[in-house]
Amino acid sequence: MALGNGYEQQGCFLARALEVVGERWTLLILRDCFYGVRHFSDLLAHLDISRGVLTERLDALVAAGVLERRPKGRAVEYVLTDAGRALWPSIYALSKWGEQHLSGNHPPRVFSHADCGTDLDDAGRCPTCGTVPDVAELVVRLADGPHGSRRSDPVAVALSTPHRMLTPIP
Amino acid sequence: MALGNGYEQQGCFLARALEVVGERWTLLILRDCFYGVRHFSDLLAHLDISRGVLTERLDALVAAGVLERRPKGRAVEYVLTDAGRALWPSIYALSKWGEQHLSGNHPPRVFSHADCGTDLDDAGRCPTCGTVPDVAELVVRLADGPHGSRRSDPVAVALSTPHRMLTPIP
DNA sequence: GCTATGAGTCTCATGACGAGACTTATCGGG
DNA sequence: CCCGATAAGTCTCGTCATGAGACTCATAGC
Repeated sequence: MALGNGYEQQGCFLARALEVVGERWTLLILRDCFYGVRHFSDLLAHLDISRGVLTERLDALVAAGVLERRPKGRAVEYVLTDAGRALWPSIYALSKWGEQHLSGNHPPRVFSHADCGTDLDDAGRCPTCGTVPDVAELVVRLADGPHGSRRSDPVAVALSTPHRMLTPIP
Repeated sequence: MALGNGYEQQGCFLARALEVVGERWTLLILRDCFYGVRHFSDLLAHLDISRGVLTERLDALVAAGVLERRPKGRAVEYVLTDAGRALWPSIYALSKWGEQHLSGNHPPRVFSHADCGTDLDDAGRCPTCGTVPDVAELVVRLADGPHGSRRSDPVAVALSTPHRMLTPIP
């Protein structure tokens, strides 16, 4: 946060959180990590983001302990840490807000509890089980409805059918 | 979102939401609105933000239906709409994440249910009543603990003692 | 060994932001 | 009524952030 004025004078943990996840693209990167995306090139293709910015954002998330960087030969995998996973409620809440208060020419993504198949409620609870399932126990699918322009990158293709959250996308 | 590359190609409501609230300072502005801040000059002083950026952000939030602009003589009040209020769970979740996973030299803010005085749990529920109270039914206070540098702007002063959410700050 | 691939690094032009000065309209007191 | 103070902006210019695209380096597989 190098611009002339940062959030340091804000004595509040929302500001602390935004210092980590508030930069352009960061929450969308994390969204993809929740879907199981692990590779730089997949993020690049799915987000249509510049290489320099993606590198910076990933480095910052690793430095903040939100993602872990795991070299695998020439490839690198970026995986959510426990702290990273704990961001799910925030991402879910924002997505839900967007669905309910904004419009888009694309169907929403629906998250269901893998064990019982019930769709989550607005607060991320399974109404059948009465619990808030961990993100690893969710399946995401596209709701029925008119589709906008279809993306053809590997991530979009993998997510066009129901997909277990956090499961690596090949 | 005028930079060369925006979120339009992201067919997802997280992206739609971030188009509205994802810009620098926006969520902190909304945080203050939840505290009851309504005046440009109070936001300016509390956020230490440039006048031009604050104007732009407020205009964008009004255009998006998150805030309502109410002229009152020479003053203007910016008030959360219902859609704006619906952002509380997102802001609360992010703040909680910040508290639990990051460090700061300031105490966290604690939110309690005004009716029964119980502090909310991590999901924003009142454990005593078993419900998720509306933000208007919460009282915010500073937790005990060492204070960083104290701000002296009117908002910080008003929030140094327990304060009902959404209540106008004079 | 060679080619392809993955993850970056780098440059330059455009846009975002901050700092501070200035403007306009309203309010309240003398 | 006039004047000074105040609130909410508007504007300028220098610094930082981002995007687009080219290039580099290391690894993998044939």
